[in-house]
Amino acid sequence: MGHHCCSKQKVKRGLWSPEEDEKLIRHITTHGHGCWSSVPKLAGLQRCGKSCRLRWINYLRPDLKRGSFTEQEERTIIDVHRILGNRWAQIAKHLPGRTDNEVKNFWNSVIKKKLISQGLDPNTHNLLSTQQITKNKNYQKDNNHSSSVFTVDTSPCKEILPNLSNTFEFQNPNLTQNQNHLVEFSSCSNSILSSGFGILNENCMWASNINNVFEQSLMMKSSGAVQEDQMQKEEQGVLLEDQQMMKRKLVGEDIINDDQEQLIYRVNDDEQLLNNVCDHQSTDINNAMFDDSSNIDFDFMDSALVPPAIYCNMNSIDHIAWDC
DNA sequence: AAGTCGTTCAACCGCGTCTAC
DNA sequence: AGTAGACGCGGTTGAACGACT
Repeated sequence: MGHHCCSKQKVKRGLWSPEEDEKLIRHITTHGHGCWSSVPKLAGLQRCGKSCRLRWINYLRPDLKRGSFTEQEERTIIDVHRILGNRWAQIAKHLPGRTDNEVKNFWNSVIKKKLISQGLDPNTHNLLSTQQITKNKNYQKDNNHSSSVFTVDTSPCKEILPNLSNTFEFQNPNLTQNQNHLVEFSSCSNSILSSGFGILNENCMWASNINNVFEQSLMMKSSGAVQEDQMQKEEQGVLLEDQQMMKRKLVGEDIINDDQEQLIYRVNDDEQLLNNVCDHQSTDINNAMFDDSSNIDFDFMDSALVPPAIYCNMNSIDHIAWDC
């Protein structure tokens, strides 16, 4: 049974031959694809239009980047996936030259396993639950992997908080002692510290790509049409008023402060924001609140920023987030 | 050398959405 | 407003390949 768009045609299925590729490339480069359902006939192919479209988008179009994913691309995928979930097409838009199919396959074959081996749930990016950990233990046992202790390189924080120790080690209490193999975030492909960080109290730190969260928190609150408009503006380098306001609030003018959480943010590649953070750390940051009149989705901010990657000193905040 | 198993990734399937009529 | 065709997306499948026995 073929697709409804080409059910009357006799269509070939399976892998494409070089001859078929050549026919498709020649047709599209000279005429464009137009209506995909008419492409097979015009290009002289015994294929369904849908199959032609897929072959072109995923394999033949000239702007595709071939070869292995770079570490930066891997970090981007993890960052965006944490926010968007399995929206492969949206994730692929952040990776020029990569297709949704490619990103999806890379996620399923590589990244997913890495996150699991680091004690993270690949769906939620939270730490794995006890049951999941048990499953993971079996996985690790079977596959000779383990990673219950995380060593976090704090060097990116030094300019802000020079008294921080050089590294923190965080152990998931759900994992056993005999699994204490170290995972160094600075050397592994985990996205977290590469893209920014925050600090909760003195000895507890988390990290996230704050820029993505800003963008997504705005989008989550917006209607579809407005989202599209925002994305277009972002692509054009227009920083939306809400985003500017949000960043100001987070980095200097109105930093959240309660007994448990003092949030200080740094955003890579944004010196102004970094300066704001540095300027602000010696000042009093009491009683700041977000109002609800902006377009920022605070529930989303909360879920996107805090739970996925809280790595803390277990002496000060025992067992936080390990079981979430 | 042959067989088995696990992994990767191109391609397919089915469904939801969009658009033109 | 309803319908059909086209498109786009995410999940799944299976061929190809390499590692291992």
